[in-house]
Amino acid sequence: MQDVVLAMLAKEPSHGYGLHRRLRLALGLFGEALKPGQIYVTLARLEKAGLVCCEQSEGLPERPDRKVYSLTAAGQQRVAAWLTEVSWPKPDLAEFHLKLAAAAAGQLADPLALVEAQRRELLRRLADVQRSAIAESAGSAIAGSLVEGVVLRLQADLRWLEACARVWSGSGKEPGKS
Amino acid sequence: MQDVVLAMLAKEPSHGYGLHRRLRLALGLFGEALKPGQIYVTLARLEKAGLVCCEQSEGLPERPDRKVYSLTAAGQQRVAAWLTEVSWPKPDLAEFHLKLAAAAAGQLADPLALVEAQRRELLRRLADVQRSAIAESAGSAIAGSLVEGVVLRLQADLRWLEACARVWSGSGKEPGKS
DNA sequence: ACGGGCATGTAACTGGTTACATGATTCA
DNA sequence: TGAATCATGTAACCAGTTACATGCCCGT
Repeated sequence: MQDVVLAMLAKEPSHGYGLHRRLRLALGLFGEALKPGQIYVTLARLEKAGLVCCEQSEGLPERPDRKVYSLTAAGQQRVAAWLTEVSWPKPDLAEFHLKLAAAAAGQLADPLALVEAQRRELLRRLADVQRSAIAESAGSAIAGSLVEGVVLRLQADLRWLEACARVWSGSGKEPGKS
Repeated sequence: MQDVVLAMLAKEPSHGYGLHRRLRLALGLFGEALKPGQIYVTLARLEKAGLVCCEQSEGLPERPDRKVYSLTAAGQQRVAAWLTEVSWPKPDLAEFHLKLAAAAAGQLADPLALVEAQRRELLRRLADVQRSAIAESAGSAIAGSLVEGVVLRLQADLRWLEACARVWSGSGKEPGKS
């Protein structure tokens, strides 16, 4: 969540409610549950951590209560770290999805490269699990069942990453429609 | 975590470290990361919530510091609720895996029935997502990519549930080897 | 005038995670 | 004797989540 908010701010500074809108848009169906309050909690914590700073709606005194947040240097560093960080499996697909969106929208990184990196990591994990599954299958079949579930999910994720590569090829440019 | 601990206590009361051992055993490879401290934190919170109670190693004064925990009535109720609760997708497969194991090991419920219930729920979700995906695919392809990932994971979970049904058929009885 | 969306926050709860401290037992 | 394992806990931190309070602006 924190990283996601930071990444959105990296693309373009905005105020809390704006972030809420952008996030819901980026998540489509799955963003509906998102409550605005959460954003402010996150922003406050990020500010306390010195990753973002805000200023009262600069220039126009249109409405006094409108804090525009932007990244500090530390914040930009953290975004960069988040983008390059590879780790799989993720409990939540949305995180990587937003990472791709942020990378493309902000020209911060090449989406295809990110996908490739995650794909490599995922394959590594898959090999790990399958290797150790053999050593374990000597044990109980019930523990083996869990391993099978993990493998199936990893394979599904793998196919998803390939789909991502298709969608984001011709990247950096149009983040847009259809 | 709390529910898992409760379920293990439902099968058989034990002390913290014993739970730790049993949990690691039930999780095989994935239990290695589990730290004993966590168990005690969980137990303390469960006790504060009135779901478990403990007594100093009854009978033998073998070792004075050995608290055996067992369920209260409220605790048993909660375990029953947990077992019948259906919800999918789960971020973590291990939870359902442990639920099956607990149900079978403690004769608390029929594993196959649990699998079937989850399967139905999963299919419902899948239909939901696919239906609303159509309405959404009019929007951006990038949001659609997330939907595709979710669908792929759900299908993987579906196949896993079928595998679970295979493994746990002839249930209630042998939770054991091979 | 009033309801609904915009906009901002705060206080509190929950639960996972860690780091740390303590001490007993066992075995080489 | 000393290391490993058994065994129990506590204090603290972090993050997600909720419920709530506030107030503005706009359309009907």
